[in-house]
Amino acid sequence: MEKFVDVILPLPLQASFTYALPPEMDGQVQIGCRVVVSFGRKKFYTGIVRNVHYLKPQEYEVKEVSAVLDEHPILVPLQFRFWEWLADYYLCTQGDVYKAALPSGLKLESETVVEYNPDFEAAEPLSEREQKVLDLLAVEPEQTVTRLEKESGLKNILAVVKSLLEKDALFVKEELKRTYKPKTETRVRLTEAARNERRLHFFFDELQRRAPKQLDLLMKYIELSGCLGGREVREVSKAELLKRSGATPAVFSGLVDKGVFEVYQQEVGRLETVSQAVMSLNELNVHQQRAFDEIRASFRVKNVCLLHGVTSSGKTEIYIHLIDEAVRQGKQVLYLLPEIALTTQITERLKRVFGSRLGIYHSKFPDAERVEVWQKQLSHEPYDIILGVRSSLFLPFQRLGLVIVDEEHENTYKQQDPAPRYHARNAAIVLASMCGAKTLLGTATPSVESWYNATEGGKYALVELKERYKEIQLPEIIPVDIKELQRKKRMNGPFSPLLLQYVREALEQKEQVILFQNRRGFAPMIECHTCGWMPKCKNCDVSLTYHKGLNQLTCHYCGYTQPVPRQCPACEGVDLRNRGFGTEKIEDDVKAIFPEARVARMDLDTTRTRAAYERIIHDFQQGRTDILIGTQMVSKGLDFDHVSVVGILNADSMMNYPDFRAYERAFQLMAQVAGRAGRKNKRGRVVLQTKSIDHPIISQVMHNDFEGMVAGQLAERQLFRYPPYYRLVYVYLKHRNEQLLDVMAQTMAAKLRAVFGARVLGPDKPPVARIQTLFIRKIVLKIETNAPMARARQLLVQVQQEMVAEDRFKSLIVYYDVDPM
DNA sequence: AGCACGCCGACT
DNA sequence: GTCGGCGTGCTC
Repeated sequence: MEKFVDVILPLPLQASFTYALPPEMDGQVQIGCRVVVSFGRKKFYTGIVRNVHYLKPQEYEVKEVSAVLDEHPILVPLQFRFWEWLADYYLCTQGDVYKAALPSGLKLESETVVEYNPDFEAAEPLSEREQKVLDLLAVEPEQTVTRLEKESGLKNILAVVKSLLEKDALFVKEELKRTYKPKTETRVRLTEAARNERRLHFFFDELQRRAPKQLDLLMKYIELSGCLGGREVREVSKAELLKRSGATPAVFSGLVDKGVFEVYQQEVGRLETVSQAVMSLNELNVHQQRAFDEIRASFRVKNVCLLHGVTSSGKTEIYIHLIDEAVRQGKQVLYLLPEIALTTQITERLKRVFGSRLGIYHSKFPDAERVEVWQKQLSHEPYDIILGVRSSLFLPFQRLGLVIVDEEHENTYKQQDPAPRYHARNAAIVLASMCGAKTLLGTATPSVESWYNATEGGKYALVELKERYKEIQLPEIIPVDIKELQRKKRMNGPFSPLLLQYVREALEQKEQVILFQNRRGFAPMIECHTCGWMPKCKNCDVSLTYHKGLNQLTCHYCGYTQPVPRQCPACEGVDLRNRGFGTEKIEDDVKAIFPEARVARMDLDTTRTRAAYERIIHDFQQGRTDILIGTQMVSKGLDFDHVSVVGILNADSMMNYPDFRAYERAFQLMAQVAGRAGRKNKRGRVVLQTKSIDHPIISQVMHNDFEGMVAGQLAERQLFRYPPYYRLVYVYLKHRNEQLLDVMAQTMAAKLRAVFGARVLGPDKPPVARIQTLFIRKIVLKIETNAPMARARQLLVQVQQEMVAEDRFKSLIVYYDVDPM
């Protein structure tokens, strides 16, 4: 009977598409395999088989699958459930999820390679265009479709390729096999004969007299492989042996000819494998041990546990013990880190403990390596532990037992722009529960949401670790009122006299300094230079952003706008200016004040490449830098030993960020940055410069009063209807005609109000109100967290459909951001 | 998304 | 009279 497959395509389309399976492909295809299909008149895509069945669609003609790319599924069944949940919850299509999930090496589109069929004989005359393509393929039998398009100069190339495919003149090449030719290397070992110790001693004597260089080489091999120690023999590559011994290939072949060495080929991964002796675990101190025990106990009753551990309390060590335990039970572990924190410090530590059982999945690695990790996860011996960024959630896991989300509060876990706009921490919890696994969230400064879930909400268990490792004292935090100093003209650029004094002292004592400035470049806000006043929105209690072009102030939230005032309403000063010093400017100032100091800057500009990023960290760690100036980057996952002074140059820039999370984030950032200060025997000092010295957050940071901060925030969030009490959904509307868009946005908001009532805010102009030719409007939905979300989603989609059903609103583009950041 | 089809303005 | 603008609808 004729078989059909339903295919997910990498497109933002709701439906899956059905293709017929040609008889010769029957039996090869399973759910989760990739297939190449023609879609529309021109395009070929790699699709994922979602379903195999015998139901011939009646309403339309089906096309045939062009090629099957996998013998075995590249997705495990559970992943489809995960994809479905993600698409459903974050209101996007499965195609969107597919695009985010697979490394690009696994989803080539018109990069699909076609191959010339040498046995092809034309039954009928070919068109000129077809002949041209065949001529090109005769010269080079395998080419990508895009390449053919370029070379031929033909416009509608895929149609030609398609008709040639139908005539069997071409094949679609199985991309998988071409790309993943495993890498091999030449390795050396002793021959069977030489492995006999008596024979080996005979060779020693022989070589000592006649070939000392060969003897040296042999000794080096024995050292590297450890083959005489009675321990396990380490495999040695020829390249490594020659490099380490300094011997020439001629000396090497001498030993091969004498029957001492033999060479063999070994498959190696592109990812470097660590085969050195694996280090044993560090013992946990008494506090860590208590936390460890509490976490394990909590997993018996809850699926998620929040570990709140102050900076330098040794959370990583606890993770390592939990990972070790899970692995011993035959489970897999996923260790998630925010992009920026995936530094060598943590990867090296884990590599030393877990060696080749650890796989790393990082977007800065070449795609081939990501594909290789993927394939390995499908194999019979997958990595036990994956250390990765948010996209590693999509890797196939066969027996996931534990997920660790480190730096749980980091907002980079939320994917911003292309859909799926998912939150990796929350998605991780869902994935884990689908797998029957546990999730550990770790951080020094929990997000308000997670804290709520671990306390009032009761969803998570809470484990606290308040003691710092090795009894390093928490730093002394000294607030400095720069508003007052500015008035008295005692500021030296962005620095207060106190900060300069401390920096000078640190430099004299050969200690290091970190200067933290929230954002690079100009911040789009204005402030009164005299009193520090910043314009705020009447409705939303957030600072207004400054739009230079329009000379207007806008609210990020409700879209409220007002012109830039000429005079400060607080002090009547007229010196209103763009707020903020960029890190570059600070670097210049520091160099002018401390010409003898070695200064480095760490921000987006100076860390474009992974290497540059690591070099800055390494130099600082090695003491080759005295003063490090940086943005949030300096606060992430780094441990430095010789920092005695940290300067927070302008706390206000964080507090006034136009966002309901600004307060929370400011606290997190300041706490994290402050945590960088402190050495084994000396208490670190943090100079906290601010214009709002009386703001409660300053005292909360000073006293490390996390709970005070959260309590205040929770009260405010409840009052103003924000997470964790309410779930936010942003509805974005796009259209090229602004007037029409406004009408559509009003109409849609009205329709939504009919269903959701006062939970609907807007429509408003978002801060970026136009992208290219499209204008944008935003409607905000605030839904009680305990309301049935499935129903809300259903209603949303229904309203969207009603809208598009009206013919004047046909071309409206709608997309969603669920749980926005 | 991406592409073809189709209906209105400035050009050989 | 055509070339080409982008609005609209479809893709298994």
